[in-house]
Amino acid sequence: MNTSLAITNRSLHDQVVSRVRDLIIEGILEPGSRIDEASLIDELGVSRTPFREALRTLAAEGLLIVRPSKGSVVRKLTPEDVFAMLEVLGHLEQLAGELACQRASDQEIAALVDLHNRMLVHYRARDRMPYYKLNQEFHSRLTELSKNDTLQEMQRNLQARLKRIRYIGNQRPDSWAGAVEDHEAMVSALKARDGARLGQAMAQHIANTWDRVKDSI
Amino acid sequence: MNTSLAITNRSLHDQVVSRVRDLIIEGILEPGSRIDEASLIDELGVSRTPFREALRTLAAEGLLIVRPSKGSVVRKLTPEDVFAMLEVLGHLEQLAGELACQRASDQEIAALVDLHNRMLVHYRARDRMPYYKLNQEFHSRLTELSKNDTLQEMQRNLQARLKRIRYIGNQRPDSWAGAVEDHEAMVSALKARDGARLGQAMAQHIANTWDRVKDSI
DNA sequence: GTTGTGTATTTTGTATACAAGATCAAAAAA
DNA sequence: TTTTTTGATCTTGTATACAAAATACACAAC
Repeated sequence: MNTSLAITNRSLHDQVVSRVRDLIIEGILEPGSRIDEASLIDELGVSRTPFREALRTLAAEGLLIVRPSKGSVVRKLTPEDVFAMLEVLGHLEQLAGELACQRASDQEIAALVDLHNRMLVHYRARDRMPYYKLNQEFHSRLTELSKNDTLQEMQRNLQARLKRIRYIGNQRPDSWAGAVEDHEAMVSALKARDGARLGQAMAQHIANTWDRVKDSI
Repeated sequence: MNTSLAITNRSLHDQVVSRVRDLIIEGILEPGSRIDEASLIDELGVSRTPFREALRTLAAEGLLIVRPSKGSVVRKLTPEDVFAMLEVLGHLEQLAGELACQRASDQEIAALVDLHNRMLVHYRARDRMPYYKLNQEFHSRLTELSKNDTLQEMQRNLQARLKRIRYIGNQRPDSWAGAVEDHEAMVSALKARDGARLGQAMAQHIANTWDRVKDSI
């Protein structure tokens, strides 16, 4: 757990990766659009080498596609892609829920319940953005409680790829209410350490997510 | 299904990636050892730029780790790492099995059964290497039948990371017999299109894999 | 008006050069 | 003898230059 005494000696590569990743997730670089190396390099103030290495990393993460000799494009997700990702993410989070019930400490669970309560406050105030951010964190933290690094890595990766779409999908108020209900069920199962029920609830939540987002892709 | 009319215009990058990936999987580059850029570049006959880009790709795949300013090392898997990966892989293949039963055509299933029968021939002849190769193919092909690209991608990735270890793990004859039994159960469930049973069988198979390999890490 | 061809321009792919950081070893001090 | 320091050497990180491929466009032929 290295907390941040760490000197911010992040390599240029890492900085470029997370910067460009954010540009993609936030939609500033639009899906399907070609990446203009020259102008981005210029804007970021780095040279081509670290930039291109960053592109390779992001390509491996599935956020963009490098077409040899034809430049890189921001990956555009088809409805089939999104469905496939949610299908996998649902099962991964189901597993995470089951494992969390076995492996998490009481404090860790309490912390997550607390996070959930803070989400409720934002929901009642209809503060979309802070709710959304806590929601991401909720899923990440719950996955952490599985104590399985590989699971975390894959969950994080899928979450990143889907981030845009899920944000768009939560625009309609009724679907937001549904998501909150799902979370209630999850927290209830987690408190009871009922792994099977939590797993089911998480899988169901992701399945519902598909219904919420499918029309906005 | 684009069969190979495709011009083999693979980029240098791709070639280097798969070459180095193989070197790692085959253990020629030993786990934990540092990667000597200069000599590898020399051996492969490429310049540093495509080589370093390849390192980034492989790092994102989890096969090696780049430590800023300290060079890259081949990732060394701890028993915990392997357990975590198998835990995830097991659940992914369980999902793959369930989906395959819903989505695969009769021909596709027949082809897989045929593959299984060829594996049995190698098993009876105790031809380890061809058996092992068909085994990898069996798992990949079954995952393909799920018709879920993301699932395939992640299964492929985990399979690559674990390739070495699984090969080592199948050294002992009794564990080999066990693996064959697992496969029998899987094929039987697949023939019956019993998704739940196939899923269970695949999860069980991976769980058994842990028992087979855990002492050789 | 459409299609084809050749050239100019842009963009990417690869190589190399230089700077900065890390490693290692030898010598000096404790 | 052990530890520390310093500098020499090797390795990596970044920038830039050149080559090769793809794209765009103008002009000619049908």
